[in-house]
Amino acid sequence: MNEIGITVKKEDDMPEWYSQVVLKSGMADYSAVKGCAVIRPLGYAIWQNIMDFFNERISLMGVENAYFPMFIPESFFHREAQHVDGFAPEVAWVEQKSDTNERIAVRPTSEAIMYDSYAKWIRSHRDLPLRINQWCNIVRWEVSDVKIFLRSREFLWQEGHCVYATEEECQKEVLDILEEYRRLVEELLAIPVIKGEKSEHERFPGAKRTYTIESFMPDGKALQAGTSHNLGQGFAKAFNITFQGTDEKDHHPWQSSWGFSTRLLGAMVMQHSDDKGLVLPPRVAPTQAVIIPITIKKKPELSEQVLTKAKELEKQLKDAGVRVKLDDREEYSPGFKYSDWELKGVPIRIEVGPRDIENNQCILAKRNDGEKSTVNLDSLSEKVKETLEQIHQELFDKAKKQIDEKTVQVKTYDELKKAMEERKIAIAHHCGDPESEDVIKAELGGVTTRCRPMGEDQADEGAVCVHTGKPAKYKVIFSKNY
RNA sequence: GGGGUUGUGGUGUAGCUUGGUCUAUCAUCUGUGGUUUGGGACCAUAGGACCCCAGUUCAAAUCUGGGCAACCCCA
Repeated sequence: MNEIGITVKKEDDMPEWYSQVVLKSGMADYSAVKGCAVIRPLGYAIWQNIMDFFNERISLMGVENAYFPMFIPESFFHREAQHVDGFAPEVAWVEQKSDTNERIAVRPTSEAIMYDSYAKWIRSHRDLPLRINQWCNIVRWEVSDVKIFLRSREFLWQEGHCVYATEEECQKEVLDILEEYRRLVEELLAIPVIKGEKSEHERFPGAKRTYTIESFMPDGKALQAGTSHNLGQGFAKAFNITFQGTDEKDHHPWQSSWGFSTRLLGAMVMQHSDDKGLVLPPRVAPTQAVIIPITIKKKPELSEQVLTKAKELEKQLKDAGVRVKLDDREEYSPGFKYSDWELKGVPIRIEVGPRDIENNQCILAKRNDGEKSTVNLDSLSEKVKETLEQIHQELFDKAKKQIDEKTVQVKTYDELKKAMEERKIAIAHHCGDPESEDVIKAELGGVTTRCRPMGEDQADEGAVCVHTGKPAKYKVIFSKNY
């Protein structure tokens, strides 16, 4: 086995396979600081495509981008009690004294620093709603088990922080954002998700309600792809945010916050990639198609003809809006290039050689399933665009099928235990007690309630809790998680 | 937080048990020259490594202790 490609199989050793795909495809690399990775141009280009897509969506909702400092005075954290408890263990502190003799935190999330400003900016109901998003880096000093993209000490994310006059408006947009997250992850990254509400136990520290989109990886573990929180009025009270209403009285507004991170890149890799390397969903792929010219040195005039044709096709595809690349490197054989681009995950490969030109055709190969077809050059652009959409759908359908096959309904604790040992996703009734969730987590090795699936979270009539046997309140999804 | 495994050129490795021509193996890689090119081409030639610190010893890649790092399992 050579060392350029992936040397383990996805199903044999997923952790090793994952890091090989991420490193060898050129998405990311380790750095000198534990838990902090370098996002290389390929990985960053994907992130940029995600940012572009999402920026367009939220600007339609009236959300504006801004930037707040990465340093937060310690006292700000203490204003909201649950918030400080929730994040304290993983905050990185700057021990050097600030001008006010106070320790300074590197942001693990920005509620504290942003809401201090919000308190200054919001005076009247006319200032609401206030909708701000920021793209930034975040530091959470994880102690163990760091993994590129999935759990790192520094990561990139977006965090939206909105303020509303009424609860109804706030709750509505919390759910609107959740829908935007579903759209982003399913329609851009081809990863199927389940929308749900987190239990009290799994809520964001300080939030009134937390909603999530959960994805499920091929090994049966859940991965939280994005969360949208209804913060209620707790932060407004803690940070002294008030507005004068039309009734000429002061009120505390309602707030939301919502975020997703570069973890999505990790989810994308795990969901779709294979033993040959990265498989990129076409809509985020920085390069959607690569053209490999087949040249023959002995016949320079023929090679020249092939290269000319290849350049022509490149332009044609570019004009049609396809992100295309021509690989005219002379020092590598076509076979090497095939493998190289497969490792890098490019969705479509186009081969053009002398025989093809004679017949006004080319070979089109799909990265996701290796399927090759012969395409007439006159209809190439159309065919490529069509195939990109087809690949997106195939990736999504395949992932969806995997999830459906792994999902089981369980009624007893033994069934739940067995399902978790088999790395399944279990749907069961639960009483909703936080203590019960703690016991399950301890007894079943990290198993948590992922969420109450939206629209179908109410317990059946007379159903009992899978764990405590008490009357059930909710239907919940259980699984191990990343 | 607990346990285990592993650190050798850019990358993957052999050597470590039993210390000694190790002046460190092989492949890939990088540079140069030439022949090649429809699934990771070949020849010639050059380049490049024992994680760090201390100890044992006539002698350490190899043994001991500590540190650092990576990976895996469990909480």
